[in-house]
This record gives sequence, structure tokens and C-alpha cells, in this order.
Amino acid sequence: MRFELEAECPDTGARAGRIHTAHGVIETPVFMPVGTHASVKGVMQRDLEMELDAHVILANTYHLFLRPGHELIRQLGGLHRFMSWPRAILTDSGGFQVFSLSHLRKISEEGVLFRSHLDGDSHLFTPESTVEVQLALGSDILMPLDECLEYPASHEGADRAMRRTVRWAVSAYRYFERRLEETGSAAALFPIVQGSMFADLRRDCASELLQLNAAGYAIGGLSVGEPRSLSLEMTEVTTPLLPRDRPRYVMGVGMPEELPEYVARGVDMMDCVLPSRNARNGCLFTSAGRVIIKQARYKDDGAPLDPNCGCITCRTYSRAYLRHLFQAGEMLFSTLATIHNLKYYLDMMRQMRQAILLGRFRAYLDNVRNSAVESS
RNA sequence: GGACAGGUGGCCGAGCGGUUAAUGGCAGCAGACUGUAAAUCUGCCGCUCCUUGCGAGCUACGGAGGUUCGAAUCCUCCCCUGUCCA
Repeated sequence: MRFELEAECPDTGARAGRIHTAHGVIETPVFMPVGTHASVKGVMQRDLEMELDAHVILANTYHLFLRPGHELIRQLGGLHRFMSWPRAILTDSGGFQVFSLSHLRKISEEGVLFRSHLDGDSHLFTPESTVEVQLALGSDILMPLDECLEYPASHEGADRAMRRTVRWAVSAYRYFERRLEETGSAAALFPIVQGSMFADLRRDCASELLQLNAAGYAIGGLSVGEPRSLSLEMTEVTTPLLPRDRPRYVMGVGMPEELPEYVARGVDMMDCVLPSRNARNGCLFTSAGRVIIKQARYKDDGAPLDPNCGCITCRTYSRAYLRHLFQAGEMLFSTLATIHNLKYYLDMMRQMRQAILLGRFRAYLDNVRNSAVESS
């Protein structure tokens, strides 16, 4: 994997670049749709590629390990082949499940003992085993097992968790490098900066992880219930410490209006469940703000969801029809809504990338900030 | 004509003497969702009023009477619906 930095905004931290992977080029800044179970819910790979032009999607180690099993996927030629997705895949390690399934796991120095949410079976995830699972999947960008802490956390607790995350990252990275030599794979592993909402811990963590000289770095442990301003603050503290010539990935963010803020702070990659999950729940993001499609006001609204959007949903269907599909519980709604929301996110990222390349990101940022103030 | 069964808030459907303006579900209305245990979850959902409070008043379980301190719940008559028999 190779990162090519194409342009930097002179006034903000924003950058444009290209990540070269074995499964194509990822133009950054990039938003990565989440496809936990080897599927972006409701959207066919064909549409992900042709309609949305997503360059990279996420999948999840914990979930695919449990079902259908990484050995099965390995045997069937890897995840790309298994799910018929020719472009890049980033796999999360299961670190987020340490947070989201906290009642089903026990952490030790060795790793995380999960009790499967499917059948109750116990499975120990170690730094090495999670790398091995991700290699079996054939992921392009792997994430090391980390401890994603809940909010709020004490400084002491956050420090302890962060130190452990660093030790795990070192173990994972060593194992990863050894296996790369054996397999000749072109994959990358991005260590994850933790430290909860404490700037000093974030800094300590970053400086520890820099010693690994990894191909890219992630900022994790955000979007766990903290105020949004804190997530941005922690990002702002961390990105300047990360190598300029490597991609930076903030995990699990964010709301549409926050994406430019992360980019302005030097973030190249983001992923979030919001556009897809909210779509299924009837919350659509548009250039005029949120549309809660089930509201009675859209009952006889013959206009497109977002007149400024070129997605197939907006080109083809009315708000009234979308509302009807939602109310009727039709599965087509999820597909149309998810395509729209993802298109909205991806278009926004493409606009930012263009703005950066053209040296106009500052103006872009001022513009979105102003319209956010107006609409609030 | 006869025998059963039944009529409950927009709909379905519990309740069968008293914390019942009435369990549930659906529909309706509104909100949430951030490295996905989510096509999920939460709130409101008879009317009116205000000092918006586990507030006050009113109207409600087919209709009319009755029994009772108290009735959606028990009794009588009537109306209506379904099934079966003639």
C-alpha cells in the first residue's frame, strides 16, 4: 500500500491524496460505507461501484469470524471474491465490539474474550489472531485489536486502556509484518490512537505508535457518546502528531456537517454507520438538511427528495413515494434511502477533494460553516 | 321461525363488580440513531381547561331501563352481526 499526497490546503489541515491498494486507488479524503457482514445493508455491490463509486468499504472481523467464519472465506478465495467486491476493503478488528458488546466480553492482557452474541460460545480475540483473521479475509487495510473505551472514562482508566492498546498494537504489528513477508501481501495495518478524551494521553499514544512506522494511522475511541466538540478536539490534538505522508483515519464519524471539520483537521479517511442506518430508519440527509421522510408533510410531496442530488433515488422518485414505501415497510425503501444517503456523503467528500486540489478548500469550509449557522 | 356465539376508544382485541380513560397489537403523530446484536429503539395517541400536575372537569365499552355504595363487567327488554338448524 502506498499513499500519495497530492495537495494540501494552505490555510487548514486539509489534504487530498491517493491510496494505492491491491484493489484499486482510494482517492482521499474518503468516506467509507460500512458493510459489517460483508454487505452494505440494502445496497448491491453493483450500485456501490457504479452508482455511488465508492472506492473502499468496511467489513468487520468479529462478525465475519462468527459468521460465516474466516476460514470459509479464505477457502472461497477471500472476502473480495466472496462478496464480489473488486475494490478496496478495510476491516475493523472487533475493537468496536469491545465497546458495543461490552456486556459480552472480558478483557485481559492476552486479549478479549467474547461471548458470541449469536450462540453464547466463547472466543478469545488476541492481537495476533485478529490479524490472522483479517489476512484470511484478504483485507486491504487491517486494524489491530484495540480497546474502545466508553465515555466518560477516568484519566486513570483511559491511561490503562491506552497502554494496553499500544502493547496490542505492537504485538499485532510484529505479527502482521512477519506474515507479510511470508505471504507477500500488499496489505497495510493502521495502529489506532486511543486515550479517551484526554489530550495528554492522545499525544502519548500517538508518539508510542509512531515508532511502528506504520503505513497509516487511525484515531479511535470517538463517537462513543461524548459531545461532538470533544471528538473534534481530540482529532485536532492528534493529527498534527501523525506523519504527513501517511493516511489518517478517524473511526466512526460523523454527521454530514462534521465531515468538513474532520477534513479541515487533516483527516483523510472516515467511516460511519449513520448514512446507512439512518437511511433505513427514515432519516435522509439532503442539501436542505435532514428529511424525516415519515412526516405527514411529505404525504403528497411530489418533489424529489433532494433537487440538488443526482442519485438514482432523487432522479427517479418523489418524496411522497419514498414516504409511502417507508410507511408500508417495503424493503425497496431501505435500498433507495441508503443509496441516497451514501451518495450524499460520498459527493460531499468528492467536493472537498476537488476544493483541496483547486486550492479552494478554505472557501468551501467557510461556506458550509455559514450555511450551518443560517440553518440553525 | 329456532339454537348458539358475539357487539369495547380509527381498526383488531383483552378485561367479565371497585387503584379502568380502560392491557396488547396495528394504524396515526413526533423524536433518536456516529469503527452496525438496529428494516431498530423511544415518546404521544377520547375531548376541554389551566397554576402543565402522577391537575381539574366532561364524555366513553350497541340502545333503554334496572340491581349495587360502586357496572364495560350482574339482570330485563330492544336493536344489530356471525354460524348452524328449519
